[in-house]
Amino acid sequence: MEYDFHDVEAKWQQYWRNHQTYKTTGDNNRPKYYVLDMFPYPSGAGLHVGHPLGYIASDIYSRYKRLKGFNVLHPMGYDAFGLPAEQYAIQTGQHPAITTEQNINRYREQLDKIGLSFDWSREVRTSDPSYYKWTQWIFMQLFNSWYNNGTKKAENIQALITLFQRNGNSGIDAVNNQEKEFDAVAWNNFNEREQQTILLNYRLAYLADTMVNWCPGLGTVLANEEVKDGVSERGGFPVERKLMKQWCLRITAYAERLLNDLDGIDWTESIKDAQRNWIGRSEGAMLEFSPDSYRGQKEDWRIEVFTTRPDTIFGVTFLTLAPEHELVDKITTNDQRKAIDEYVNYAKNRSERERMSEVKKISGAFTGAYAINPFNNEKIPVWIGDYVLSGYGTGAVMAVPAGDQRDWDFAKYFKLPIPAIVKDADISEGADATKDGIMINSGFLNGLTGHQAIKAAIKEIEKLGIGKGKINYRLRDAIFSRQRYWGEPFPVYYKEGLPYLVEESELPVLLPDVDKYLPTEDGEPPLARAKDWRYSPKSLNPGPSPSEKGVHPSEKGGVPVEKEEKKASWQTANVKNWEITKANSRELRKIATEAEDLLWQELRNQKLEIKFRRQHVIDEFIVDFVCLEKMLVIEVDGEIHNEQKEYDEQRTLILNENGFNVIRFTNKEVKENIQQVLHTIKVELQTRQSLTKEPSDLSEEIPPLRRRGVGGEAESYPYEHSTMPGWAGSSWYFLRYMDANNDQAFASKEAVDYWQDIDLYLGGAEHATGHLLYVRFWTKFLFDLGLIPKNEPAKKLINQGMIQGVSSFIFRVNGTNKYVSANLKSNYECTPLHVDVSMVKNNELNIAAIRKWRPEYADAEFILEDGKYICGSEVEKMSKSKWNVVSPDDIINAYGADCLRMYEMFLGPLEQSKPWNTNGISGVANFIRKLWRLYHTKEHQFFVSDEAPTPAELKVLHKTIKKVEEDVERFSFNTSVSTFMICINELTDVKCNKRAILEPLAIILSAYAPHVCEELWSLLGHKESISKAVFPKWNEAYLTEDSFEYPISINGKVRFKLQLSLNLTKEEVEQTVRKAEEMHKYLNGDQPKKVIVVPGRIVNIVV
RNA sequence: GCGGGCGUGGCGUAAUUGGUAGCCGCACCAGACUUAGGAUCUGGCGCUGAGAGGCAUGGGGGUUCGAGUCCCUUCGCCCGCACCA
Repeated sequence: MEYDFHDVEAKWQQYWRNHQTYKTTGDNNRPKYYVLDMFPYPSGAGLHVGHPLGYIASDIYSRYKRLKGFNVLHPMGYDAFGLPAEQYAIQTGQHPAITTEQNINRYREQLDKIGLSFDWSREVRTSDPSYYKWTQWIFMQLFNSWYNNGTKKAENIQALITLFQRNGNSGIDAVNNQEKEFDAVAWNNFNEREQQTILLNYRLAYLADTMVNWCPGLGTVLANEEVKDGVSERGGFPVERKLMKQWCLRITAYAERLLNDLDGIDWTESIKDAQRNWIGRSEGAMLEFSPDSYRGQKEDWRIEVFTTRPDTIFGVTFLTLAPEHELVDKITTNDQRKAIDEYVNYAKNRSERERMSEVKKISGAFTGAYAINPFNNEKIPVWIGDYVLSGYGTGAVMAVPAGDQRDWDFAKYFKLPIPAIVKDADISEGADATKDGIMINSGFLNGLTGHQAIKAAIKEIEKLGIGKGKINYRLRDAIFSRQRYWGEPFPVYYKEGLPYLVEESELPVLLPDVDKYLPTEDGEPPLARAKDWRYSPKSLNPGPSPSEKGVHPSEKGGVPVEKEEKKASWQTANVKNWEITKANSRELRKIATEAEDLLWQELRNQKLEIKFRRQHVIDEFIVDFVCLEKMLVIEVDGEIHNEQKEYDEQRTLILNENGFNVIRFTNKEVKENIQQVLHTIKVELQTRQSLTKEPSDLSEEIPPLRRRGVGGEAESYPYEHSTMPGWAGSSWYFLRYMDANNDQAFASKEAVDYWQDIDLYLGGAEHATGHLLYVRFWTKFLFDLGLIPKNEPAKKLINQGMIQGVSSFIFRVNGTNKYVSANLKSNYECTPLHVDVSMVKNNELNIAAIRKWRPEYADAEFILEDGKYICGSEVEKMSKSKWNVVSPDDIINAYGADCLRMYEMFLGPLEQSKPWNTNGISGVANFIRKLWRLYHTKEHQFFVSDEAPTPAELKVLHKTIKKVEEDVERFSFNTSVSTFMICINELTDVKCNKRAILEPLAIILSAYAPHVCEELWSLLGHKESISKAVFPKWNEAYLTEDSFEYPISINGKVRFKLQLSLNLTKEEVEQTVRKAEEMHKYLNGDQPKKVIVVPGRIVNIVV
């Protein structure tokens, strides 16, 4: 029997599964190595041969590293939230979870067949509640953090609140969008609403009115990178700009670090450059223009601009504001009002797409207002124009027509002056943006070069107090909400319009069921359809029923899990709430009623030996007075408390159950009969036993109250109805794999400390400014919180190239049912039509097959050339609609997984894009057959000899080990496949069947062709998987040569060769070559002018 | 416009520090074996030329004893960003 890959591959895949061969454990003395593939979105189309390219490469590398003694983490999972499953749900009503599950199963089946060594026990799915619980948790940390520019890291929002309480917000160097300043007194006087609103301007996750890419076709907003040429990347629907309240993540806080840290990671220059470009750092100055002279006057308005060319200020002849600029309305004069309104309206109604396609179209309007150029005190007009973007810088520019092409175009169009500011610069046909010229007409800057003038100008700007040097970034904060169903719900609810986090113990906030996956009639996201989907804060919720206790929401109906940590997380949540509640209690103290004040005075005057506290926080409640030692609560109620009655009763009940006694008095009782009230209190104090110790101060010491409650509509709050974008889950999944089944944390500290970061990350370059930027952002954030040890996710990144498809076309003669062969098509007017590539071989169409393929071809006429129908062909993206998809399943069925693996590697360099061509695969198939034969007799019996190998055989083996090792280390997988082929050819030539050669050979090849090597390994008598073997070391001794056939070149052209000993010195080689017979022919009796000897390489003779 | 990458036989590619251009494979050609096969084995295969030789790494120029590799210039293709002040 020849090698039967069907049985062998199935057998070993089963073995690996049964023995959990590739399961990774963390506690290991071996050095760690983390190899990660970008996880796929499980689409309905399944895998085509392009998808596994990266997986195969990373698998080879993982297997190689294991053989080299590393503890390798090589996991896989699914980026399972996403639009296609949801679009399918909209069309069919099928829950996206079902679609997703089916697709995942199909993916898994296909992946398994390739023989990839993933540790599936660590699989993650971003759509799984046990996973997105932690995505929500990280969001909560973002919400609870601000960015301190002083320490250059994210810090807890509590620290900021403390600063506000002490000093207000001036002097705090935070990344924020808070405009107004306030002092400590003002802060402490703000009500909660005001405080929370301000805090939102500092939080790293915040809610803001944002200009977004609204896609009506998809009913959602899209990120910039999800929009291509004015239409949505998915689905190709038009996209428009719209102002909407959205969750945003303050990624701009990290702009500088995201930029600088690129230098320390081994990623391709193109990705790093794409990120640098996206972050878009530019150095310049921020300065103000106002209608009056600056020296000491108070202006009515100021226009702030950002410029990278402060040196050109003397050339400023007008200002341009974006049409959306907030000052437009204010500064517009009555004469110009109409023109401005019309223009603003015009600009608003132009879609993104129009703006893109009309890049060079110049438009704008004059506001009627003038500002003063602070450097030369000239009066300059203020215009608006949509070439100025509202989102960048300040949304206003100082226009220097001589130095900036856009300003030049605008000036030319509206006939504004274009004064020269650089000596000898020709600005008649366009601006001169270089900085090398000498400044003229520029006051104190005259005579300087642009470079020098920039520094001088900034100095002057700062001296005048009208601005300062500034670094600006193009990067914008990331919009983090999507009006979609199939994504992570936010752990957020709204109370009086303000967002609050749910308690940590209530995570995950599960995705509710909805009747339809469409927006509601009034344009609310699909989650608004969910019935009774509201948040009831813990204090009003019944405690967990015993049956539910300890059952993870994702495991309902499954096996209950013991959770001791429950209490700990409760306390964390309470501490956070306590801060807020405490703030409230302070407020309440200030607005105390007369009766409360009276009672407070009396309680103090009574000199009771027991301490009372006023407006004190107990868990989430604020009680009027409390004696903690006796656990006695005193409430003073107003006359009208009907609305509050139920709540108060409920509260009393909970407090009672937790050991507090609650006594109530009305305001009237206190005011009219204070003695009676005090008496009642004293009696109560005497009858109650003291606690053994008084809680020293804070209510954290009070254990969380046990709850019961009534629930009810009045005390529940609406959840956030948006969901998170697709990149939320993928921004931290690499961490989850480190400890994928942990339900107490996103990953344990031990796990993150052991695995640290990704050593090798493989994936497509299309994620350059999306996923790869966000994952760096979240990594840095979690690092700031001290939760992980590294501030970059991946040390090394490789982008595998795309495998394109080769589409085949037939040519229909227009208006007929005739199809003409490719080389005859110029004789006809015809239309190319895609045909399924499986019906085409070497461009020849299988006519019988196409007649069966579709009815319209059944009795079509095919116009042949030389008896054949030749198809046209073109390289295109592999896609179902182009009928050019090649499935790995088909290849594996025909040639086996090992063959597919090696062939995909053999196609060319990993990073290069290339078209798939099944034709070449027979070379690799032959290779595997030849390999098998080395270990077998002609009669197909397994046989290896225990004889000692010859030096020639050892040389073949060791040069192969050396070359393969070098190749794998530099990710040159295509060349190592060639090396294996050479090795097998050479061993076949010498009919080598020595165990001493074939055994190590199986090991090094096993990374590439694991199935056949496992089989050979077991035939060689080994009981354990070959993946547990040790990569052989190559030995220089077997490789050294004692002589070398020198190529002898004359004037750089090789003319003949000489076999010479490698022990000869340079001089000896030169002498031998000079004397060589062949030399006469080239010398014509002369002596060579020069002889260059490169030992072991070449000899060059100059004549 | 800016940034990144690429250009080598009929095709996919190789040449790791400047040192024999075309390894390995596909396709093709010739042959062997043979109950003819999409099997296996042997040989050939950059272009040109009968041959010696000449010409060849998109084009042109340069550095060097020697350039696919380094420098300048130019053309073509692919990818990313793009009115970013």
